[in-house]
Order: sequence, then C-alpha cells, then structure tokens
Amino acid sequence: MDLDARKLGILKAIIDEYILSASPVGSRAISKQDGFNLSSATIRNEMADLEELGYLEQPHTSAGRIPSDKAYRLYVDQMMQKASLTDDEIKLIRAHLTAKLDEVETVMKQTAQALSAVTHYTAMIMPPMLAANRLRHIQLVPLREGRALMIVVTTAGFAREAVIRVPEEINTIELERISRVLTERFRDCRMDQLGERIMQDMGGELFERRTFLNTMVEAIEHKIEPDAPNVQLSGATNMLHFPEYSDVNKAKMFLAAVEGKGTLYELLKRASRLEFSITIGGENENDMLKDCSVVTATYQIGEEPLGSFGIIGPTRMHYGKVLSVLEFMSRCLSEMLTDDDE
Amino acid sequence: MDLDARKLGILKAIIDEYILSASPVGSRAISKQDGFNLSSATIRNEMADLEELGYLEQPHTSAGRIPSDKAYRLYVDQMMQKASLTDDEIKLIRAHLTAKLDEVETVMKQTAQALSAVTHYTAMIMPPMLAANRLRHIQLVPLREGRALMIVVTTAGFAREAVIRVPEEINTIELERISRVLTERFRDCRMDQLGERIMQDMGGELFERRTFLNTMVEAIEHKIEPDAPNVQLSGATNMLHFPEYSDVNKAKMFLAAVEGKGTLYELLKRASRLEFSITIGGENENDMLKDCSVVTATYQIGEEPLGSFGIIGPTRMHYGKVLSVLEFMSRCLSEMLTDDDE
DNA sequence: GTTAGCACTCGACGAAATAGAGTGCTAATA
DNA sequence: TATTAGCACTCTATTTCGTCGAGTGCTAAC
Repeated sequence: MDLDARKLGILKAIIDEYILSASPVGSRAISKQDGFNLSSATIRNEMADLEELGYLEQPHTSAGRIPSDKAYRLYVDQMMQKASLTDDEIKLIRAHLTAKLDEVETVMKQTAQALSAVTHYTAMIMPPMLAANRLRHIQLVPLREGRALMIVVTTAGFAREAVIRVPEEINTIELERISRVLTERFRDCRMDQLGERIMQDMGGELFERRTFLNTMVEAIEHKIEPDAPNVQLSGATNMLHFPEYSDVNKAKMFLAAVEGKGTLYELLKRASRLEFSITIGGENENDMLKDCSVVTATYQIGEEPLGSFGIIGPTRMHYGKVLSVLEFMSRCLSEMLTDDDE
Repeated sequence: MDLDARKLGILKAIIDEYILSASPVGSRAISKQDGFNLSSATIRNEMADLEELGYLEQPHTSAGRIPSDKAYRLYVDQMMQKASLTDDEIKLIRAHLTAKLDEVETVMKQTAQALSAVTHYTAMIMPPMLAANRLRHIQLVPLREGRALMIVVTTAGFAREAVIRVPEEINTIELERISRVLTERFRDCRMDQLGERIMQDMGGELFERRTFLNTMVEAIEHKIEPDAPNVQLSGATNMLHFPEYSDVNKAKMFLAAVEGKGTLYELLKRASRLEFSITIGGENENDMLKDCSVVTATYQIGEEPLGSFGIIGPTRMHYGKVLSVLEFMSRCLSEMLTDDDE
C-alpha cells in the first residue's frame, strides 16, 4: 500500500503539472522532466500502478492521467511545499486592508476581496460569532411611539441592534434606567449566557419590567448568531476562468451552491473549530462542491476564535500558496480586530 | 414615422412571442395567431417595414425577427399591459417578508430574495440612505483603552456604528456627558448636515473637546453614505437559465458586471430619484449591461425616499409582470419600514 | 529492472452533406 | 390597390465521416 520514493516523486510531478495545466498528464511529459532519468515506458508502468492504487484516474483510454482526491490528500498531507508570498501579493493584501476600516462589515468585505484577488479563487468569510464575546453595554433608544432601538455592544467592539416594541407605560427615562441597570448588572457576561442570566435575575429592581425584559431577551438571543448570516463572498466568477467550468452546467452548479449562503455559513462554522482545514473534493459534505476543494482558516481576538474564512477552488488547487495566504491573512485580520480600529 | 394600428399590433405580437420563446419570430408564427387574418406574406411585408423603421432586427437572412431596444421602449411606453400578481406570487412574497425582520440588513436580504424568487431574474436592493433621516441619539461606549464605539441612531430607527480613538484624558463619565450633550443639542438635525452643524457649534460646553469632536464628525460623515455600500444581490445565477446566457462568455460578462457592487450602487442611487424606472439594453450607461434591462422602484418612509431596488434581466423581459411586482414590493417594503418592526 | 518499438484506442477537429426554417420577390387575385 | 400563393434562395444547425495526434499497453530486447 505504501508508495516507494520513486512513485511518490512521480505522483508529485504529475500533480504539480496537472495543477498548472489542467489537462491530463502523459508519461512523456514526466519522463522529460529533470530529475527523472527514466523513459516514458517506465513512467507508464509506474502510472499504471498508481492508478491501480487509486491515486490516478484516466478520463479515457488514450488520455493522460489526472490525480484523484486521494492523491490530493496525500499531496496536501505529505508532499506539498508551502509557497511563501511574493512582495506583490503582500502589497496587494495590504492595499485592501489598509484603509480606516471602522466597521466589521467593511473589514469582512475587504478581506474577502483581498483573498479572491490574490488567489484568483472564490473567497468567503463569516462575520464574527458573538457567543464568546462579553457584554459591554446595552442601550435602549426610544424611537417613534411604542418602539425602541436596542443596541448591544460587546467588549470587542461589536454591536448588534434590533428594533423592539416598548409597552406604553415605559417612558424615555425608564428606558434609560433599564439600560443602565442591565449594563451594570451584566457587564462582562458572556453573550451566549446573557439571555439566560437576565431571565434568572429578573427578581431585582427590574421585576415589574419582566414582560419587557422578555422581549429584549428574545431579541438578544436572536442576534447572537444571526439567522441569515452575512457571509461575504468574493470572486465567485473567478471560477469561470478555469477550464473545469467552461461547461455552463458545471458553472451553474457551482454558483448555485455558493449563492445559497446558508451552505457556506454551515461550512465555515464547522471549520471554525480548526485553525486550518483543507477539504478535498468528495470529502465535502455538500455534493455540489464535490469537485471543489475548500481551504479555511480562523481569525480571533486574543485566544478566542471568532469565525473563519477561506477559499473555494477546483480540487486542482495551488494548495501551498493558498495555505500561506490564509495563514498571512489570519494574522492580519486578527491583528486588525485586536489592536487597531475594529 | 408613426406606426398604424396594424403595424403596432404585429410588433406587439412579435415582442410578446419573443419574450416567451427567446428565438427569432417568423412571419408564419404571427399569421397563425388569432386576431390577424393575414397571410404570412403580408406579415412579411409589414415586418420588412418595421425593420426599416428600426423596430426589428434580423440575426441573419433566413431567420425570423427579434425586437430592437427601440421596440422594447415603445412596448414599455405604450403597449405593455401590467400583469397583476397571482395569489401564489403574493403568498411567496409574504412568506419572505413575514418573519420578525428586526434588522435592516435582514429586510434588505429578504426583499432581494423574494424579488428574485418571484421574477426569476436578478434582484438588487440598496440599503437606506441616511441623508434625509434625522438624528435621534448619539452614544459613545468605551471599549478597551483608547477606543470607543460611537453609535448614531436616526429617528427612523437606523443605526450606524464606528470604532473611534479616544484621547486618554477623556474618561467614561466624560464620554457619557459628550453623548448626552450632542444628543440634546442636535436631536432632529438632518443627518447630512450633522457633521457641519457640530463643527459650527463647537464653541459651547464642548469647546475643550474639539479635536475629539473632529474625530467623531469624520466618522459620522463617513457613515452617512457608506463608501462600500452593501447592495444586496440575489439570484444572479437565475440569468444562467436564460438561453441568452448559454454562452459562457456572456455569462462571465454579466456576472462580472454584477459582482462589482459599486456599479449597482451607482445605478440604484441614480434610480432612486424616480419612483419607477425602466432602462432598456443600450440605454444603460454600463456597457456590460447593454443587453440587459434594469427596472427599479423606490422605497420610503413616509414621503421621504430612502433608497431603491429593482431587477436586472434580459431585454426580453416580462416588463408588465416585473413592474407589478416592484409596485407591490415597494408598498410592502415602505409599510414595513414605516409601521412595523424596522 | 529498464527501454525501444509498435499496434491500438479515443477524442478533437474540420470538411462535406443534409435538413429545415424563413425570407424576398413575382405574378395572380379580389 | 392591398393581399396572397408560390417558389427560388439563403443561411444555420446538425450530422456524418475521415484524419490527426496524443497517449496507452504490451512485448521483446537490453
């Protein structure tokens, strides 16, 4: 089952070549490369073996070979070299992230754009999960009759708003009081426990406001993890430049998979548990992505992972380069969120 | 130059037919329709006339005719019938807009989705412009050292945030004071004048904070009209189902035009001056949209238009249906923003 | 174990043939 | 004078067929 050094070398050469050319690799192409002093016939024999072992596939009898998912997996785990970023690439990324990015939304968008611009694949990023954030401030701003805007701010500087109904008997001053009391009492409470804590603690000075508090708690729980999460996507059309998507139906398929952002959100949420993840072709849960690879990384404030981002591309992907880019971006992004303007 | 009734009728029949079939319409197809008791030869003569007048085009000698932009313009201006919505369509729209949509973002997204689902075209919507809104509340929430979150709320219940730097000497209590003073002083000031007004009025109790106020004003002006505006897009892939986009390059073109959302923002902003607008093919400023039509409508709070939304489709579009849908959605949306949860 | 040689397979590409839709024109008709 | 039937013609789309070339697998020789 294990591959000897020569098979490994040949397989790597094939994969590298296929990643560049996107067309099946023949034995001659490999035998001509420096490093192998072997005839094409020998390579052919080895390739036949590799095919039997499941690392290569043949589109049809008289074509060259293309790597299987299994081959990419091996490649990623054992033989890939990380490609460090060029100065131009770093410049390009910095250009996207330089401006005074004072809103999360904008940071997300710029990150996605930078990623897709540098990699030429499709980039995606999920907004930060607030669960592990801590409460900093709650503010109720009265609007027209019977409504108020509730604003919840976390220590990391993220804010969520919701318009909520306010019973008639609660006036502006009372809203102010409730804001102050809640802020003081629940300051630094984890966001994912906030609702629960408020409910438990309703006996105190806010007892007579318990129905209203209920409304607030509901809105808060609804906000911690937005139900229509705003995954930012960039460069979906990049995929159309790859020969694997010159078929309109393939393209349609891919774009459909990517447009339903719920899918991507699930993907990214799952991926946010691991610092980096690479999912190759059929390893994807989503059938529509079964000839794509997904590479993700996380971003964080301090130690706490907030969310993840990544790129989607053909399985024939520049894994080495992509990983380096993600690593770099992860650092940039985390730094931005921690030190700098939000 | 003017068309007699018969030419008009024939032209309308051709357009209606072409909208359905997407393939050039021959003389026989028209002569067989009820209503015209004319042979195909007569129709042919009329069609030749219509072509000479610029209303029809012939892809090649032995094909039928297709309507020109000029024909669609005439169609839209004079002969189109509005198609009222079916119950199913209304249900579909309501289904998208029913839930407690408590955040602008969500409303935008749902609207776009409903639009693209009902029309099968590509839908877009711009977020509300705050310029004509009035200030309701300013709140500064201290974050980690040297930072605060500035939150600006308008009377319509929209909020914008920005993380800003805070000089060391300004403590929490002082931030609170500044918030209160600004809110009191500039309550109900139009958002697009707010920055200016604050600058003018700096002499009062906040004189010693003028550098900090400068920072705030900068952030405010930056926020009133976001520079990377979050145009929501939905159903971009719908276009791939239309035969006019079975060519990958056409598809690429369209998707590229639509992905750079700046373009769409400009489009929508310009369109927000008119309650409804229809732009056909070459009438579009953007060359990449020159074989698309764009139909837009506005949404408002009270009398004040806030922004616009619309759909993009092939010039061969169901204009009547689309207009009705937009009309209906415009009402829905404005109602939602005015009465109900934001 | 490696290699040269060769017959074989299969898709890509282009030329030629065919079918069919639709036209424009002419001459007949009402 | 407006309409129509008839017909030759044009152009595209589709199919068929032959050729080319890349690449293979196998065998026999090194």
